[in-house]
Amino acid sequence: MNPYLRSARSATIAALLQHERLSRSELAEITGVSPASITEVSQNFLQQGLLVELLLPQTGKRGRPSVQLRLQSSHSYFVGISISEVATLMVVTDLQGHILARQTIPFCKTPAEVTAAVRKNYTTLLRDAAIPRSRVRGVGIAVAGIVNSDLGICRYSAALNWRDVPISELIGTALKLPAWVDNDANAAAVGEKFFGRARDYLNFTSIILGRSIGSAHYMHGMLYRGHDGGAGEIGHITIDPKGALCHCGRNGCLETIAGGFALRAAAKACGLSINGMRDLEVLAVQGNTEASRLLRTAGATLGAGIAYLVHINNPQCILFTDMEGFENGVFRTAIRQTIENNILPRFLGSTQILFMDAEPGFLPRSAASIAAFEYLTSL
Amino acid sequence: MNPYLRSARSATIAALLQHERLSRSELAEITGVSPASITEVSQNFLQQGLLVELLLPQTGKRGRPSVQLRLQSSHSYFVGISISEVATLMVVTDLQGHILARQTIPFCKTPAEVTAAVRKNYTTLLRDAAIPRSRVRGVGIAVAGIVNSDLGICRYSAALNWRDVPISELIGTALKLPAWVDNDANAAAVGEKFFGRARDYLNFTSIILGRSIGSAHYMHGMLYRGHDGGAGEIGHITIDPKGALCHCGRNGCLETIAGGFALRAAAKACGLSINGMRDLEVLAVQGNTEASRLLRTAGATLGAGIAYLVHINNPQCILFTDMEGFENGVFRTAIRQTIENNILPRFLGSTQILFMDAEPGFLPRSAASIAAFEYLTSL
DNA sequence: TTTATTTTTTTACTTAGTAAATAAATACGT
DNA sequence: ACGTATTTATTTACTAAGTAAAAAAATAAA
Repeated sequence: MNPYLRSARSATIAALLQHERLSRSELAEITGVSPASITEVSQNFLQQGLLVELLLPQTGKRGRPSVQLRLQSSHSYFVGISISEVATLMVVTDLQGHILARQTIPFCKTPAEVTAAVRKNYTTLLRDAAIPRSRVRGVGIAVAGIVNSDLGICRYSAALNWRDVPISELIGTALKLPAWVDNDANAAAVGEKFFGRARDYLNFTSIILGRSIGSAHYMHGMLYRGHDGGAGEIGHITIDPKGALCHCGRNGCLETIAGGFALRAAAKACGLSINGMRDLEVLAVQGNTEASRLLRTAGATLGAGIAYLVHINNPQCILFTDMEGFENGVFRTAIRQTIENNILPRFLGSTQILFMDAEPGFLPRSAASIAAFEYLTSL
Repeated sequence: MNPYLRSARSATIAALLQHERLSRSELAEITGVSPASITEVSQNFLQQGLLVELLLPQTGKRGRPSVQLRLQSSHSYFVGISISEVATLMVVTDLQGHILARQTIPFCKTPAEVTAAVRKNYTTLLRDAAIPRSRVRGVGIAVAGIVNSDLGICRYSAALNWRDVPISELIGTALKLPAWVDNDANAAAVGEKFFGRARDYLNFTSIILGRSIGSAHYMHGMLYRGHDGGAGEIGHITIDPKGALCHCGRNGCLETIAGGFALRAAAKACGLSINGMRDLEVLAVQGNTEASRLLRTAGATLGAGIAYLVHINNPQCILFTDMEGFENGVFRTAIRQTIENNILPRFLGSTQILFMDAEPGFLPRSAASIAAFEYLTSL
């Protein structure tokens, strides 16, 4: 089990986030906590309204019938905000990560403008979702940039042109809520762990395929930030020292070959007119060799990088989140094949590779999961 | 602090392993444990003889003088065994990782032979070190191969031609000691963390430069084994799919270019007659272009792999252990330069790169540290 | 000598859990 | 229809591991 979720209380919540509905005896079984403690803890949570008992049809089994418990989604709500150079997206979710309302705020230049816009939209958001302010437990913020999450500060964001912005305090004060901030890749990993496809994995890597390429790791069941908060910069491993200039200032970074921004530019340079990556994939299928080459090179390059990662970290799962609309096609196939061709046989069977199409609310929902994580583990 | 060292008892030991001698108030400060607990814990340990009070000259400060505490090295001894295709090395160490006696056992074919030889040499070892059997708390075993450390089994070792050998039970029974086993790279990392240069690091990677290339990570202050126990296989990342055949069955693995075995073979193929890597380095300094090229290519290739690792995991330190006698020269320089030239500026200042010459007892001492870790954290 | 200061210990209490006995609620066999 | 087996949940009595705050100990300086 996750070392951070080792208390009876947290283990109970974690188990119910994973399994939806469980009886007390199942909870004891799963968490390894004694039945006595489960009784005590669940009583407490029932009183708080965080848990509810379900009155299920009898199963026809012998013995005292078990009573199923589940989390009461309406007990707690969380605000999630993702801030990027395109727009600021804002959602409110329930305890289980369901989005109840959303707002899109056009790009704001300054932190103050973002804060003001967020404050204004918060009321609308709550009204749309029909949620009482009192049940909102916190706000999570995902920023495209380098974040010190302990201090709640965005250290640097090229996309937003921010430096040392105490965004967590700004927004926390504005909404009168506890606030946490992280970079978007970390937020995504937390979201997948709590609400998404990675709930069962103790060790996994989440890769975000967007304009750039981000990643984050769960290790020992916890988010691994690295020494400096810099873990997951796989987008900037050097593939070709003489390659194209990356916005990071170096040359030939992985994302200059496989990032959405770079692919778009490369397509344009080839005279291909595309709106999104789907178009490029369609062209490739139609036999356009340029499109095909771009996608295959991108996939093979990324796949090789992931193969390194598999050897180094041996994750149970690599979870790709596709924010660019590649969908299933040349790119994903190239990624998967390159990984499979470049890892030791012992890793072939034990490394899951999953691709997901990101829904529009993905990032802000992930941001909300940070607040959910912090709130729930503090109970 | 290390989550595994969160109890007052373990935190106390950890602090004293790091800082040698500390007063109770300093211990409270460092560990974050209340003075009351420190008193209680240290009393307990003093009774057991694990700690001793030092009567230091007065410092001339005001107030009640503090009493320094330190670990009593002679309280506990550990046996360390490293098993490879060359020889089985055996040491006994004290609580602080000092080697008190050592034995070299010629290569044994079968697990049974190893066990018998180990049993025979154990008595000699204890006599040489003048240690009472009763103070030996356990034995750690480092195996060149794939190990399931939970089960105490060597899953597979090409070098030893072993498959599913319950080596921990065999040796544990033979020596009548609690026994633990791990692969040699993991053992080395544990050794560096407990007894070596990595005591202060929560997140670091240890790279073993030997006949092959192994590595292991500490993350969140604990050894990270990966999903399958396969983390750290950096020696087998594919550098050149058309490269030389690796003993793992694939082509162009990193260690076919930068491993000691491969370098020796390559040198021979170039007509260079060398005894060890030191000779190759000397040839390079003397202007031999072949030697120079081999070492530079090897260093650059390894360095590039490490640069990937830095981006992916952002360790605080990369600790190279040189088992081949390169010492300072072309190889290390190439490694360091390639790393520095291929990582983001933000990592340049925050990633320590250390090279260490492995003394002869390095591996068995590392093995002993596994037993020390297990024993001390169980107190 | 008295007082201030610093370190350590003691006391009384809290928190978070457990094992084992007990109670509750059902199905089954006769 | 009724006792019995069975399974689930709760209660009781206890333990382990810590804490805060008061007290004690041991010194230097006034």
